[in-house]
Amino acid sequence: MRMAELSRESGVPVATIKFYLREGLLPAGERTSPNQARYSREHVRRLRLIRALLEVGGLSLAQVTEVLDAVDADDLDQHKIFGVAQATVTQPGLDPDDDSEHAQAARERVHKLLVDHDWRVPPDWPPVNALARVIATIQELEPVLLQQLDARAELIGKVADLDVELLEGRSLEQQVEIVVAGTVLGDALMSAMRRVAQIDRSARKFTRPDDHDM
Amino acid sequence: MRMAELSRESGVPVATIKFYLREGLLPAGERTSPNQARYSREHVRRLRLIRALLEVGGLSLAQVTEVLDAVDADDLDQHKIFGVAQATVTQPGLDPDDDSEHAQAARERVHKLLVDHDWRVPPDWPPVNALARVIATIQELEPVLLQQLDARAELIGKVADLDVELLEGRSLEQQVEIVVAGTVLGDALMSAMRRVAQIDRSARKFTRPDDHDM
DNA sequence: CGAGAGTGGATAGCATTACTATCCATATTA
DNA sequence: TAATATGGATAGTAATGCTATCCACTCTCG
Repeated sequence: MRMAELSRESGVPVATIKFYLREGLLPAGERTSPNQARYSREHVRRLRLIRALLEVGGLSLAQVTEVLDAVDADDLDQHKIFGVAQATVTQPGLDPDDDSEHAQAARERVHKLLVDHDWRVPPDWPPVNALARVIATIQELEPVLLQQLDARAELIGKVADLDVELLEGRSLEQQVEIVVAGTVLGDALMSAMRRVAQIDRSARKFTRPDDHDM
Repeated sequence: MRMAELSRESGVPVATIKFYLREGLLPAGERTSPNQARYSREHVRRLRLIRALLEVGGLSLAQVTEVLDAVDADDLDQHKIFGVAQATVTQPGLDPDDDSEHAQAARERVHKLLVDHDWRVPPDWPPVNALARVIATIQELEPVLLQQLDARAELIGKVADLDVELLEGRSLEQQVEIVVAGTVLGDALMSAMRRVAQIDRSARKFTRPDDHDM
């Protein structure tokens, strides 16, 4: 497969493919002569992954680069699989030097959450810190959202059960690909479904029984 | 409250506040003389909302502008509340002209999802289309993620139940604020909790019983 | 074999986004 | 009254994600 076909198959402009090659997001093709190359199915797949992470997942090019490096790494073990995918996607956490009232309350709330739900994770794990930041922000903006935090955590725990269940009986490489896609596209999927479900619930709740569509 | 204090209270640099004023994200202060103004608690709150949507919610300034316009609008009714918040946050949908195999399969899958879960929503609602796009992308990248789509939809439905439950017995203005924060920060909250829960589940599943921390 | 299109590689340019900096005339404060 | 702050206008900036152009090859097709 040459450049033109790679571009057609993937839907990515030639100039952009060259840019990704320069940036190291896409591995070079197999040389057929000093300045010609041939590309494979793998290149198409990789391009599709890049576009999916960028457009659907909303990652930056820099984050995509990190994710791809993780996918290509060969020193992974079972315990690190979620970690590498999460590391690049996790939002900045709560500033550890911030000892304001809100920050401390948020840290305590997170701690309680971990204890109550028996989530055994290192207390300084970046996603834990990111969670603390989100909670701190909600706390000072719209604290009512935190009223059902435990109910939400319960549900999210079940989502995570599904997430790890998917890995059952697969090779490490497959697991990495599933976790990467599942982390980034999984967020997009859950957000999109949530919006649809909200409309349904809102319509049910606020439509009076004598309205036409009941 | 003058500019310097507003900046201190909100943590936003003076130059940035001036920029937001120019852009219309922050309403002008109350004039005390032709070229002096005084700001209120409301300005601090608005600034915090802007920063939360930008930094935690990951919205662009343009999206923040739209969201704030929706918050300020006074022609809302019960049915539109989720719609306005969602309209600005919803990702681009599946191209309606795309009749490729994947696109059609995704549309059918979404339709089935709506029917199976009795989600009564307009089939051309933007979030429905956005969902179709996410599903199409997953379909061609890592289709195994769709195996548990129904289980996930079930859980997300319960999340949406919580979302609307929060509105019970509140004024329309309060509802708008809760929906806006709940939509944007709610996504961030769920993603952050999911990451934490994943690590917990992954550790439980892949740690052998004789390992130290069991 | 040769003409025209395609290719890899290098370099430069561009549009957008979200600020940041400077200036200045007027206000406020000490 | 002198230092400082403010509102408003204008210009500049850094990062991001491409696009465009050029060039010396190389492949393809008649």
